Amino acid sequence: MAYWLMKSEPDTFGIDHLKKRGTEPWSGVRNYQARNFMRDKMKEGDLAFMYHSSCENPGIYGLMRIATKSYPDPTQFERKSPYYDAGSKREEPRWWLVDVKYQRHLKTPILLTALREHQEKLRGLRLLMRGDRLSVSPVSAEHWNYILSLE
DNA sequence: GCCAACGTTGGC
DNA sequence: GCCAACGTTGGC
Repeated sequence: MAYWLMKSEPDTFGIDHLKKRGTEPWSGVRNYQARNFMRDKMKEGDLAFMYHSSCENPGIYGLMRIATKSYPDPTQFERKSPYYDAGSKREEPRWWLVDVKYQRHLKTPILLTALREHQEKLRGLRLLMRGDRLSVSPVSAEHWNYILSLE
């Protein structure tokens, strides 16, 4: 089983929204590297941190389970969607996603500032690497367990 | 294939 | 709102 970190803006869709919805397609990823992780590497049953970005206290707020295999992101074909991509063909979809299922809120959020205090133990965690803005990134089992131990 | 211009992300 | 860092686009 693999572990992941997925970023979302809580004003748009955060862990509270996911709790209400139960399961939700992770739509709107329009970065090739992030897409490749979802399309090629994610497996049903994998676990992911939900990370809140672009907000007052960026950090990890909850846990999710990958609920499906990857499939084409339907929003790329919806003309009125902000994620519409005129260049993507149905026979050869450009953007892929998975469904995520709510697991739980963290007892207390693990903020970015707290993660930074553990740079040594978290060496290689993409979230902490300079300039890395990937919205979907892998987390090693060691990093996953260490981060959860900070809860 | 180079690279300047532009757009986006995301912390602060 | 600013801006650093990175990705994408498109002219040449």
